[in-house]
Amino acid sequence: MIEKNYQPADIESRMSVVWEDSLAFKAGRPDRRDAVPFTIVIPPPNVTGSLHMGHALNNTLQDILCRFERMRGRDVLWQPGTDHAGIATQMVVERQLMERQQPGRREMGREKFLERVWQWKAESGDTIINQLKRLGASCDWSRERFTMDEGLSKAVVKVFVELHRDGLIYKDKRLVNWDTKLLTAISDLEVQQTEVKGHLWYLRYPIEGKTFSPDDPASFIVVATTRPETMLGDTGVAVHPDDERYQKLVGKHIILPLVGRKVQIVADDYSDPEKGSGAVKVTPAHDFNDFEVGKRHGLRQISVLDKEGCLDLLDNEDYLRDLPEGAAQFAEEFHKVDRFAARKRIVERLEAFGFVERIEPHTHTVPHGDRSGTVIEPYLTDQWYVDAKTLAKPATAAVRSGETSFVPKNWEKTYFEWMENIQPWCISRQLWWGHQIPAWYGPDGKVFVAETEEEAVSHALGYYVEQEVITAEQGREMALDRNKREGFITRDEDVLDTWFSSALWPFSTLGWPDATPEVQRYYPTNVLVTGFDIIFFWVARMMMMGLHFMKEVPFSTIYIHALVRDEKGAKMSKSKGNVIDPLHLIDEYGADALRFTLAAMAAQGRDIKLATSRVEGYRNFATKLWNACRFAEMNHCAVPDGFEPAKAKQTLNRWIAHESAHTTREVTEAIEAYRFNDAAGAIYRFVWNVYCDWYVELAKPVLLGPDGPAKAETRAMVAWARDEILKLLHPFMPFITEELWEVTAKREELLALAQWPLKPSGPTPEQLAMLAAATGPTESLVSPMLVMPIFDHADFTDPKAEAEIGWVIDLITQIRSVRAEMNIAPATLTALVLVGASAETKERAPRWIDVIKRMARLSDISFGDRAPDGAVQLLVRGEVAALPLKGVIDVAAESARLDKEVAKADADIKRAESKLANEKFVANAAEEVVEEEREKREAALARKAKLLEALERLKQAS
RNA sequence: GGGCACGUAGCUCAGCGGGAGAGCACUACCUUGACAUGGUAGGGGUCACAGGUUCGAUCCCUGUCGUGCCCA
Repeated sequence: MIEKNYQPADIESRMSVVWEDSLAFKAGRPDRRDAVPFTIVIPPPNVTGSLHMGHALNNTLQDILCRFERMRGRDVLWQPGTDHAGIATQMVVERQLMERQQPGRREMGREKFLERVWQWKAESGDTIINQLKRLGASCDWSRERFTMDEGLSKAVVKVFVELHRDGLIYKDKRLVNWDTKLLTAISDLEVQQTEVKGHLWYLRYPIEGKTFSPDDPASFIVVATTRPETMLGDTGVAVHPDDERYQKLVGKHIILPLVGRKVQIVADDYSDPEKGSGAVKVTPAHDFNDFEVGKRHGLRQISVLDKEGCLDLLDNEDYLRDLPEGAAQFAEEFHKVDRFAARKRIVERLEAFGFVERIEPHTHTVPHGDRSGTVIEPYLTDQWYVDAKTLAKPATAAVRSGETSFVPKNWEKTYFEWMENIQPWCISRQLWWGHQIPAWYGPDGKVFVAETEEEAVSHALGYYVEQEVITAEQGREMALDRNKREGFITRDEDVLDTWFSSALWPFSTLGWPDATPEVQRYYPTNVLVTGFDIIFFWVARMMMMGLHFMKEVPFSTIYIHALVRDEKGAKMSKSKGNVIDPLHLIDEYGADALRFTLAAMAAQGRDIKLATSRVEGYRNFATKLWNACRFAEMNHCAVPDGFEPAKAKQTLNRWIAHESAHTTREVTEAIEAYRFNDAAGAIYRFVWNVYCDWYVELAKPVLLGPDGPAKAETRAMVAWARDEILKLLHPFMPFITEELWEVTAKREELLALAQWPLKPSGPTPEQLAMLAAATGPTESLVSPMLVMPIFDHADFTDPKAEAEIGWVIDLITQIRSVRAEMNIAPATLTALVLVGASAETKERAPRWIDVIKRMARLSDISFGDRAPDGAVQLLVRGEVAALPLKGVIDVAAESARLDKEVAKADADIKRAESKLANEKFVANAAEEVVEEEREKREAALARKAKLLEALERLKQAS
């Protein structure tokens, strides 16, 4: 029994339990052992996170695909899990400690702190998972993974060790993006370039051997800079080799103001003669470009900042080397001054001595940390790098060859561009929460990379014995006794970038490096569904790692979906306060309504501007479906055993089967092509505008009439079409459809596992080829007949039924329209005369009298040779239908109405004739287009003739 | 500076080489036996602008203006 009112919350909580208890989403179900697998790995949400609109969209689309393929009989694995999210999680826990006024992480120590993070993960890691369940995500929850699980950690270590062994991971001292707040290096991708209004300072650098005077341009060279405080680390001044102004100065030196360091003037292309003064200061230790210039000219690298971004001058040997007397005093004065304070004070000092020529306002881009928001400092440190350039080559080739393709295609260009200009990937982070790097250092700093400490120790001892640093005897003792080697080798403190472990996600979650059956069966995965914002962070790196370690692409299709924005198109952000919480929408309208909205708006290549009014609209859609099912129930509609819709006798029933098959095709093909909006649109129209608006209405007289074969068949068909709807709609609205499936009939299985509306009759060769291409060669072992039944649409196609119902619909619609136009009250029933009806109409009409009377509010239907006097005359599919309304209608108004119709027909005739009169059109246009024009002209001419006759009669009568 | 999108009804968006569509909003009417979270009918658009290709352009090309995003 269907409840009177649709209450999403009740249904959703109940259905979640039903699915969970029945293990409906479990991969590798025994009954699907021979089915083709379909695999999607979830983009793992941050373990600390909570569901936002992006997740809702992302997971709705994945769920549509998974439910669709599951209903098509495939063995679906939707692999769920969460990401440890290094920096983000560490920040959350640290903030929590601060708020509770508990000891900070440094006070706690690494071990205690990590315990604390694990505790936090245990407490709150389920939040996001439960929220995904509320959305209806049909993941195999029994296989949930976490990037810091034992198994996944094992994969991480193995990958690190192997890449290191192959020279694809290495340690290097170079400039990194340093976050002075989080005190860690970050990768290029975690840096956000933001436009900032700053200044350009023009500084005078005195030329060596000349007496500096601000009034004597020959005594100095002017350099322009946006970061005057870094001048303390200057080790060069660069001018363009072709810049005539400075040619004489190349090779000479300047004396760095305030510092006194002797600095060479070099010629380098990097200096742009058009910009600033044409001369630039070179600070190799604090600027990426300067680093390169410095390398080319052998300039020293002097770091003048510490990890926190304060000047670091005292005891800084690099800084103090070769400085004149008195430099120490300056160093003492500025030591540990924050970089921004230092900027101000150094400029003041320079100004005091006449070293500042001028200051211009200047807008430029400044790097900021995406997590901390602080200004990123290029900083010279030792870090671990992945040779991304080498790994990128096969990853690029795989997309070029089409082994993996992006949907929509235009993202491939973005991917190529980045891959072709890829920089070494800095993977070490000075954090605690994450995978600790499996590298150990000997007493002389030599690195030993190994999967375990024992292995590293044995390598190290072997090495140092060989180097005669220790004796063989000492080596043996140290190997046997932990205490004896205490402090001999120490592990690298750093952890890996979070994205390092997520790069392995498509195979680490399946059990790799162990040779599990899951790796065998579910890799490579079929499709990755994600947002464009992580193409570089994640997609590209999965491609690299997947190809390197598995020798196969991790997925054959990458579906890139849009960003969800607010109604006005602004990015949702907490600071803007325009965040729409998907959970609130679920509470208010139901998960099904939210899901349907997102699917309906997920047009390829376009962002989603979400308006709650849309969600409300689709909630109404769910209600509509609910009530339609109630109607079917009230009328005792059920599908009898052995019912064959193709054998239906009633025109109306044949028609709905025809329409239903058409919709099945539309929905299926749209999902296959990732056109989620088209699929949603097709099922929406079918449910509301076909099934509810017409089929149910047209069926009412039969259902309410006397029992008999027609009524029995109609009852069966109402229920059959309802079931088709429930199936087609299930991927989009799983909760309400599963509920209605359950309550409307006794079912052998869950809707989630029911057969998608397809009639098995064998795939076409074309479809077989597509299947083989999409799923890879391994599956050719499986009978395609078994796994991919293809619907033969011809079974239900019935143009005759379509024409007949089309006529009924047209007739009713036109009568309604003219009644509204004439302001005839709904309570007033009118008669209808079918004038000069054809044999076909005479044959058809009796079948529809009840329906037409009811829906068009008629008192009576009759046939006649001519329209009664003073009747409104409608032209329905070439024949006149007259409503005798003498005395009710205004003859002048009716005549005007007909004139308007004639004018329309005239316009159509004119348009068609002008085209047909154009020789070039007839010569060049496709034959069917020309033919179509001819038909249009004929139809319009016939319509006009009938309308003129109608007008004539009207005149005669009045 | 380089790249990618996008400007279609009041709003949010589909569509696309052969007569402009949806949802919401709006107007009028209707509590008809599934549904007022509903029904019926209706109003509303030089498809940003200017050129070009074509028998034919909202659609393809070029440019302009405007908006957004990514990369330097």
